[in-house]
Amino acid sequence: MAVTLKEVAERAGVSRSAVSRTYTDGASVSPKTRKKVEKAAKELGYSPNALASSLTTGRTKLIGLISNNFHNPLFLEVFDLFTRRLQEKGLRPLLVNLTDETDPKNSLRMLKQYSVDGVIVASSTLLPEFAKAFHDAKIPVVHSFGRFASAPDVHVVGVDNVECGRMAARTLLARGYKHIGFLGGPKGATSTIDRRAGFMEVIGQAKGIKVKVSNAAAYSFEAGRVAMLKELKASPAEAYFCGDDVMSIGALSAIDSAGLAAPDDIGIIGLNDMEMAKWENINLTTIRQPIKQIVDSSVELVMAALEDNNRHPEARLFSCQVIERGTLRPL
Amino acid sequence: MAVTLKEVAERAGVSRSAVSRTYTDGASVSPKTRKKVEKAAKELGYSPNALASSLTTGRTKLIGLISNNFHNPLFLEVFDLFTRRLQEKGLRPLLVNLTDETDPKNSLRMLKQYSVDGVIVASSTLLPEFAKAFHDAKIPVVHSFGRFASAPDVHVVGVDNVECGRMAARTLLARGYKHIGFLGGPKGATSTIDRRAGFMEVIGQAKGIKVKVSNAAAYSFEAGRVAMLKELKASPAEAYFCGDDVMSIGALSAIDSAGLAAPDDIGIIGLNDMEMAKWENINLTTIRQPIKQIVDSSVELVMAALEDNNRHPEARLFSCQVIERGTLRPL
DNA sequence: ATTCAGATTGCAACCGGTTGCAAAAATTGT
DNA sequence: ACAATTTTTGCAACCGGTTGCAATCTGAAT
Repeated sequence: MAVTLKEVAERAGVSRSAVSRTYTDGASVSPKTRKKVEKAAKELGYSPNALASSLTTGRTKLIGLISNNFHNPLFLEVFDLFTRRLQEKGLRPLLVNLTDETDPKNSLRMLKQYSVDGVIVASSTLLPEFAKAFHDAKIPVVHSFGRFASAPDVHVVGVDNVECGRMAARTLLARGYKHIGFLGGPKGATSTIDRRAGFMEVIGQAKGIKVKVSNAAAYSFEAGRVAMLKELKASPAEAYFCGDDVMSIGALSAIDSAGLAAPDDIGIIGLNDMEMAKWENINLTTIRQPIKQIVDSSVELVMAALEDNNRHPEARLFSCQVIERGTLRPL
Repeated sequence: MAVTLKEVAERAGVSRSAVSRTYTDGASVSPKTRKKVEKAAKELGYSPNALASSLTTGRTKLIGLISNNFHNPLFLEVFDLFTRRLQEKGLRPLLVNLTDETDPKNSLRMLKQYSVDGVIVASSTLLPEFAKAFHDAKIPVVHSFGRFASAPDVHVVGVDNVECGRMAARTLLARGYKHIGFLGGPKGATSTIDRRAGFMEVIGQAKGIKVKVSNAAAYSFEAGRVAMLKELKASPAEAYFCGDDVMSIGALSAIDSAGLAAPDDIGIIGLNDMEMAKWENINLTTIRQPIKQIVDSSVELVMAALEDNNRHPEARLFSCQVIERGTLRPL
C-alpha cells in the first residue's frame, strides 16, 4: 500500500540502511547518498512508518491524554492547549475519554497495547490503580490539574487549592463582607476539600465573620443553580465562593430568577476563569487558574520523564490570581 | 521492557504462533493450549503489542480525529461523543488540532506516518488538498459536520444547512415577525452561505416581509455581540436568525446591554442547541443539530469505508429541529 | 486395527523499519 | 605514493508480532 523504505532504497540504488540513516538524525550519511535518497523519496512520496520504527527504537511518541472532563468548557481550552503543545513537541495525543461507564481496566490495557511513551491525566482525580499500573509498566504519568501527592510515583502539575481557598476568603473579607458562604463542589472531591480548608483557615482568623458552608452535587451549571436556590430559601450569605465558574454561572442564574442581582444583593466569586467568564453578560469575578502554564509544564515534565525514567516524582504548583470583574462589590 | 509474545510462548511451552493465535479470533487453537497460554500470559502480565501486529495486518485501529473547532463549546460535546463511540468500537482517536498556525502539511505527514486507518474531519470546512492527499493514500475520510460535496471522494455526514435556513425563516414567519434579520457567521463560510440561501428562499416567497442581512466576523460570542450592537444602532429587525448559539448569546448580551430584552424587544433564534442553550439564564430558542446521530453515523461510515475501501462516497444528512425556548415570541 | 478427514501445531518467512559490526571508501599526513 | 585515520556503507540480525504451509495429531467411521 504505502511506499516502503525498501522501494526507496532500490530506486536510489543504495542499501536500506542508507535510507534509514537519512531519516535518523545523528546518523552518518554522505551528502551524496542523502541527495539520492531524498530524490527517490520525493519521487515516490515516501514517509517513514513511525510505528514500525517504534518497534526497534522503543519510542512511539504517542502520549495518552486521559480525561473525564468532557462537560466543563474549561477543558475545551485545555485540550486545545494540550494538542497544540504536544504537536509542537513532535508528540501525538491519543485521546482517552474516561467516563463512568467505561472500564478503566480497558483504557489501561489499550494504552499499554499502543505502547504510549507517557500519559497525561487531565482530571482533578486520578485513580490510584491507574497510577500503579503505569508505574509498574514504567510509563511516566503526569497528573495535570491534580492534587499534590495525589498518588505515589506520579508527577503532578496544578495549582495549590488550599491557597486558592485562602485567596478567595481574603478577597471576600477585603470587600467587607461579614456573612460569607462557601458553596463548594461535590463534598468528596479533593479539590473541594482543599479549597475549603484554605478558605476556613482565613475566615477563622478574622473576627466577627459569619460563615456557612454547603456543597453542590457536581461542578455543573444545574448543580450550582440548585444549590443557590436552596441558599436563597434559607438566609443567604452576602457573598459566596463557588466551586468553579460553571457552578458560579448556575448560581448567578438562580440569583437572577429570584429577582436579585450580583453584586448588589449577593456577591459571587468563581474559580478557573474560563473563556465564558469574561463574556459581557456574565462578567464573573473569579480566580484564574493559569492553564497555559499548567499545560506547558505538564508536557515539559512528561518529556523530561521520558528522558530519565527514574526521575523523582515532582509536584509543580502554580499560583492563581484574582480576576476582578463585576460580581463582587468593589473594594 | 514489556512482556513479549516470545516469553509467553516459552513459559507456556508452546510455539509463538500458538500464542499469537490465542489472541486473534477466528484462529484455530485447541482449548488445551489456549488454557496454557492464558495462564502464562496472566502470570507474566502480557498484552499484545497492537503496533507490532499492525505491521502485518495492515490495520492500526487508529483514527485521526481532526478539528479546528477548539473554541466552540459544542465541540466539547462532539469530542465527548466521538471519543466514546470510537472507544466502544475498538478504535483509538489520534487527535489533531488544525489551527491556523499549524501547517496542514505537517498534520498530514504525521497522520500518514502513524498509518491511521481512517480520518474523521470534524470541522465545517475541509481543505481540498487534505482530502486529495488522503484519497491518494487510500485512507478513507469522513467529513463530519461538513457540507454535501465539500470535496470529491469524501464521505460527508452533517445537516442540510439550506434546510436549516428555511426552517429558521419559517419559524420566524410563523410567529408573525414582519421585519426579519439574518445575522450570519463569516461571509465566506459555506455554512453561512447555505443557510442564507435557504433563509432567503422562504422569505422571498412570503409577502410584505422586510429582510436585512449582515454577517459577524466569526462564530464567536464577541463577534455576535459586536454585530448585534451595530444592528441596534441602525434600525434593527424584530427578530434575527443568528449564525450559531455562541453568536446568539453574544447578540443577547448586546441586546441586554442596550437595555432591551428578548423576546419582548428583539427575537433571536440560534443554531446548534449546545448544552448552554438550555441554561436557565440563556434559554435560547434554537435549531438543534443532532450531534449524536452525526457522530455515530460518522464512526459507522468510517468503519464501513475501512471494510470496503472502494466504497462510493456518500453524504448522510440529518434533519434538524426547532427547540422552542424563550427568545422568540410564542406562536 | 486401519483409514481418513478435520483440527491443531510449529516452522519459517514476512511486515517496515533500526543498528552493531566489519568491510570499503575517502581523507589526512608525510 | 603509501600508511594511518576517519567516514561511509552494506550485511545481517533483530524489534514483536502474523500467517501460509506442511506436518502432526485427533477422533470417527469402517
